[in-house]
Amino acid sequence: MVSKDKSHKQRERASQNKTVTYANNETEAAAALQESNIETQFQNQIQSQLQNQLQNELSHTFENHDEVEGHSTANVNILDSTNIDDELRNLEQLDINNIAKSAVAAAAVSFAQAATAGDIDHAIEGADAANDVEGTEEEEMAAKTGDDDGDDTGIVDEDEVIKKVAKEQGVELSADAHPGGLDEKDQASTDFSLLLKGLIFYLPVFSEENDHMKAMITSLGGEVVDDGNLDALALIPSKEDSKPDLPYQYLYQYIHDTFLKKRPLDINKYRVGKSSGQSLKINIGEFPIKPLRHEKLNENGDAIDANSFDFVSEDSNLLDSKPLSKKKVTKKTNPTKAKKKSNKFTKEEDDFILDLVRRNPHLRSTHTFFARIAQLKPLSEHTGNSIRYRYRKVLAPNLAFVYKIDPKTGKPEIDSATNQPKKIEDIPSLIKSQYTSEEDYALCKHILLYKNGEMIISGKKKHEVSQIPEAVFQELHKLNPRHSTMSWRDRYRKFAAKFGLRKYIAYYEECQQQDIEPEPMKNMSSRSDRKDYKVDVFGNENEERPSKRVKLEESKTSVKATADVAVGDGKTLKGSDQLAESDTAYMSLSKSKGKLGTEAFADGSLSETSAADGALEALAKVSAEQTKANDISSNENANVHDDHKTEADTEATSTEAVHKESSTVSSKVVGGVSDKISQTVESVSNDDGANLFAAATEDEMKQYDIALADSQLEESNTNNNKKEAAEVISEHVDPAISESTAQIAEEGDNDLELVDVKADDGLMDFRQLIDIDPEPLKHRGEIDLSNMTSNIRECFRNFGDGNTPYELFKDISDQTGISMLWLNYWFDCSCGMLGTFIQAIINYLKTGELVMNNVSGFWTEKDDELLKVDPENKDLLRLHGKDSVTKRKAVLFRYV
DNA sequence: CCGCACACCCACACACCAG
DNA sequence: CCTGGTGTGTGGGTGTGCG
Repeated sequence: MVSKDKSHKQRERASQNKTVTYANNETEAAAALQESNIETQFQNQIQSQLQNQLQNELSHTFENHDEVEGHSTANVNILDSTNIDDELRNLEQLDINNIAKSAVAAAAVSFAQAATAGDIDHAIEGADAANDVEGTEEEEMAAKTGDDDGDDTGIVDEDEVIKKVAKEQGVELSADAHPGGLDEKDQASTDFSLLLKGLIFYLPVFSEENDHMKAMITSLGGEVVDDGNLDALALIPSKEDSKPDLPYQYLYQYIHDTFLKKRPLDINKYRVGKSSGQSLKINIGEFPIKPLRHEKLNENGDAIDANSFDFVSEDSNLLDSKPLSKKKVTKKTNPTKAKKKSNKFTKEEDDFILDLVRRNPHLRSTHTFFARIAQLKPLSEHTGNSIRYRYRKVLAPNLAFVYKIDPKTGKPEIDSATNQPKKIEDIPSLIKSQYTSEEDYALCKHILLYKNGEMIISGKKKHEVSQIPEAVFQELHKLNPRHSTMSWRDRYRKFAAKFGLRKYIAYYEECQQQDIEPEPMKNMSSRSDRKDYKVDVFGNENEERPSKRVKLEESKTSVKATADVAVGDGKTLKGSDQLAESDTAYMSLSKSKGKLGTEAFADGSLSETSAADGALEALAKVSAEQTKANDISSNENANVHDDHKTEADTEATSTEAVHKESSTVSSKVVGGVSDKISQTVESVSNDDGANLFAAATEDEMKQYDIALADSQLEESNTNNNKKEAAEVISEHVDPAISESTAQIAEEGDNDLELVDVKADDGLMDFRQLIDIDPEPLKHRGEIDLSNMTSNIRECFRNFGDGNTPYELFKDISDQTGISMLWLNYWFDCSCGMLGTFIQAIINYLKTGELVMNNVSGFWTEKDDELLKVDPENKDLLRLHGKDSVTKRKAVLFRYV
């Protein structure tokens, strides 16, 4: 259907029929365009995939120059693959060649811009044709619009065309004004009229200078087109105007200088910007089918009909403007046309799509490709989306083979014997490769290896220590060229580092042991961490986007706010900790749902801490609170809390109580299920994959919950009065609880800066720490304890969505001056339990003790040693509880 | 009322760039 | 140079309206 945007646009603009007819002229057009270029970065990207990260854009960038002239050499092989962009550009070029050359440069430009041209032949007829077309078509056709990105090509109607012409003429008159812009400006120029010969430019940026520029270019023998086709060099007034969505751009100065110096200059000296992946080269070749309903167009080249089905102006957007990104690129049939009854794909269309896909196998998943081919006449009745869907759902299974693409030319290779394209059944890779679990594992291993080997003690500053040189990623790339160096780096930055190297390794190995298919890291997306996705700590949901897939989570979030408050209010004393943790939890929760799932998963099954896990711990409490609150009455949160306290906790701190409670809740809910880890893993594995770690559906959530809860169950059963708590809470539990189970936090190296002092078991090394940083706080004796304590609590409270533990540490550190390393250390020792963590901080402030001895939940080095030697040590069990011991063991034993 | 065509979504692979 | 912040559009979907 017609995209609203577009039809609207169309109406607003006068008609500019920048369309191209493919119908009967396909062969010619294809032939003419045969020599297409590989110039964009996008192309390079693809190419590098195809050729093992072959070369960079530079080597290709100017191929097009040659090719510009090589058009005529195009062969007419059936397989002539051609490039949509080229084709467009070529057509325009034809226009220009035939019109602009006739000394009416301005008119030519206008013509090209407004350019209609049902088909090439007609287009070539010149300015008259242009006028004709406009006169006839535009109104009644509400034809396609031209560029709409503000460049000067957006001419639309006849009047404007005229204006434009006049304007250009005017400009010519003023050309002298330009430095060096003597008088040669115009066509009369002779000597240097070849300086820019063969070069095609376009001016994507609107500037008053444009007209002048065009005149100069023309006078120098160059050509100006209005569209950023591949062969056209983008000219921009200044560096500041550089458009990120364009391939290389060149400064106006190049023209000025050429004009001035009257000798060929190296245009590269004027190059700015980077190539971007916008102009994608698509091999289309000769159409295998005829457009079913546009026969007449073929016959008479009638521009009116042609308009609807040829490339439409969006094409130019695709090429040279950003608007594309926001607007749907979908191609639409003319809105003014009567709606056709059925738009089902015909066999021919299907074949055509398949053929195109075979010519461009690596593009078969992209939106852009389909958007572009939707502009081809045979498919013009469908949107890119639709074609894409059609391909993916229906046609893809039939894609038994694709054409072999010559990596050099990017085009199908022709079998000289048969004059047919060479087929291969090996479907090539896509442009981007998804990371597999193996790759993630390799990455983690690799980085860890590096860390273990390279860094260490020494007096290095922490931030230095944590750096991973690019060479490390280069190596990875060498080992596995499926991903570029930068991609590996990014994967590390955004996933592995966040998730935790050891954690992932452990997970992976665990899966292997259990003979389960491990999943790659997921849902660590920075997006969910971004400020704009943030939900503030006080529960005011802001613009977090209501996504259908988030429904579940969303509803929970709002409830949570209530629970949160309740928690804060209900607690006393230790309640401050509690409060902080509630906030944290809330923050956590409001994060991308998937993230919670992820960490819950990781933690639950592997018992290793991750930074965010601390928050999860708190979340657990909130969830529990919330659940309870829901069960009872939504406006009696306070009461609920009281209930909790009374029943669930007596001995433990409120924090623990709640914690316990949530575990219990989970346990209860879980009932008889009993596998834990494997169970967890399974439930995960059963997931459909895409949103594996995300809370995709309620069912999945539940499944998830159960598994997690179950693992929690075992861990918590030594701990206190779980029975009572369980009874209290019993009944139903909503999926939110699942997150509660995520709390198990232990030890993670997700913090880049802090990881480095961690020993092989993933824990901070106490002695090393003392070496590096003997005193967590320089002037501990001089502090205002209560003030600082409240500052710290404030930090916890402000620990909002999108924050990493690192940020929490940082915040605390900024507020108090306490060493980040030590904060991290205490966090480790606390197994990620925020309550214990805070306790440790405050304990240090009060007493100066670096560790808390004999405090439940706080693992000293001695404890760790003891545990290593005697995993069943009774004292430890008594002190920390089975839950904590289990988790600690996991940290100590599993992660080396 | 079902299936298809089309719209829309979103995590993230990969990249660019400023500090 | 690194490196973290961030843009972009792919890749793999899901939602929805209409015939």
